[in-house]
Amino acid sequence: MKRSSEVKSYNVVKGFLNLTLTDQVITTLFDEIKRTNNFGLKDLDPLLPSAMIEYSSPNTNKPLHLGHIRNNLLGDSISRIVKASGRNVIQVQIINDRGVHICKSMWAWKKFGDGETPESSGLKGDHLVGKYYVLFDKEYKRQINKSVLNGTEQEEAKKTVPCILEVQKMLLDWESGDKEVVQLWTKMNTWVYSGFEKTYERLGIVFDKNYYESETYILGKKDIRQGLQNGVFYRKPDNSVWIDLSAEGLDEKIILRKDGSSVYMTQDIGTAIQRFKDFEIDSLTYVVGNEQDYHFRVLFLILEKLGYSWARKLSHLSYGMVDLPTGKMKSREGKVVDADDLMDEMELAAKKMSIELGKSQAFSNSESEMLNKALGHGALKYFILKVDPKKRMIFNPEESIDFNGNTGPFLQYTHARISSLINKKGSQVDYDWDQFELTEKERALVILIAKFPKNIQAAATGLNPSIIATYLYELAKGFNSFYQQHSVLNAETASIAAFRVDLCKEVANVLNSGLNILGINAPERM
RNA sequence: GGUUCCGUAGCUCAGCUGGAUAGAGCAUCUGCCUUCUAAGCAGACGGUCGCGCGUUCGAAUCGCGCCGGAAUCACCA
Repeated sequence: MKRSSEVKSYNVVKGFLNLTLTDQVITTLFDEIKRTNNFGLKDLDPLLPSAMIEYSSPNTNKPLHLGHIRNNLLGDSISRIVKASGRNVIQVQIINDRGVHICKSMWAWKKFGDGETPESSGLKGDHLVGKYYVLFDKEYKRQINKSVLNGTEQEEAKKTVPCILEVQKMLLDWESGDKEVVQLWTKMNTWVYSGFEKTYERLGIVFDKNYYESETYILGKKDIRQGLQNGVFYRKPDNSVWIDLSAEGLDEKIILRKDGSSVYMTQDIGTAIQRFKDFEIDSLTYVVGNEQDYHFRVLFLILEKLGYSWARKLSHLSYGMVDLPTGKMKSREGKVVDADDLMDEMELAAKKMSIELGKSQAFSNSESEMLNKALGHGALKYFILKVDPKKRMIFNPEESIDFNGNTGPFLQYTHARISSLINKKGSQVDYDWDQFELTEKERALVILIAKFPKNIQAAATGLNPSIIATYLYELAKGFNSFYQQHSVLNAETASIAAFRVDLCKEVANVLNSGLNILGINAPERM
């Protein structure tokens, strides 16, 4: 063992054999890192099939809230992770623009709106429509209470109160193409889309294709018919169509109502099949909350039974809800952390912080504004993404999101310090590995950098951006510890200085790439 | 009731393909800015890893049983 060229020394502690690698192993590793462009990121491989990722999938009756932010950030980040592993990614959302929920907003707008528009009110379109959704709920509750006072049972009242009946009529009118209803529906949806667009833009989120439920809800019926012929499904005496999954440990599930109309599952079957026709993809990942775990288990099983070879390549990135200390967020009751408000607050917090630290004078107004965005959003995104997606999060609006410690701005700060250091360096000399020995911290850093690709791989297969977040934090910690102890530009010799500059560069590269994968900007100065 | 997920320091979280004295951040306390950005670094304090049994040389990690929390088991989406 002593003769091995890779082991410098060893010792034995409590039955553990500890080997210390020779500098040569480390320097070889570092040479390779240096040689590789965009270390850790694979170039797009045109031979690999594309991956489709569905996320966001909002309803068009209310603005986005913190729960949507988690969904969007996970979807966006996992898309970037899969891209970094060399595959083309097609990002899609399905917009739930059809159904009673939007009719509720429409009904309330007709009743109370008095022609209000985003222009006349100065409200962002999605917020305006959301306002009427809340108004509907108030009126609905008022009518239920009134009905109960008149002696109707609560459950009965919920179904028979005038406003809900009118809403249901609206949905039927919409389905039959009633001109006036469709016009209103189009108008209000357009408001919502323009609002969503702004929020997505702020979040830095893009889609390659939008699917609209108003178009996809008719899909699937044809496939059900085929499944009936193949014996995958069966028909009950009342004419409804079912699948029996009891052999798989699940229940029977309805696929078509007795009147032949679709349920959620029907259109999801049809939409999945449609997507594999629309694009040359070999996998499809749904970013949807864990409340739908059961639904996706059933969906994937059905598609497999229908004989689609790609059914095994479907996956569900199931994430936990974001709840408030008081419980679930409820748009209807206005108990939500609004996405736009939260981003405003984060930008403001970043601004306060930089003024407090006396850093704001160094920047022009427009620079400051960009920085506040980068840092505020960085804090928010990292806060969300560092947590294992599976876990339920409780967000307390009273406690602001941190900018110190294990946070986005800490990683951004580390990157900015390195960037400014590199900008200060003079001419660089060549160095030879035999001119100096590596220190403990330097060795540790090289090893940390080298772990980047494996972490990307793990994050991609596990559909888990938090792996990247945790890794970047360790790297930044490792760097700061090194940086505190070692002089870079004024190192003992010019060779050492040159090596350390290179080392810093590689750390900055990985931080930059890694933050990028999380959708976070890495400014050069802050 | 069935199924799935979660339970680690006061709080927020890593660690979970079994391995050394269980790690970070926040909060509290102590040091470090006349040299590369102190949004940083070094340190102190703080833990029956929900409880019990089992498998194993060895369990936060695997299995079983409890307890606590969440979700789901809709002809809602």
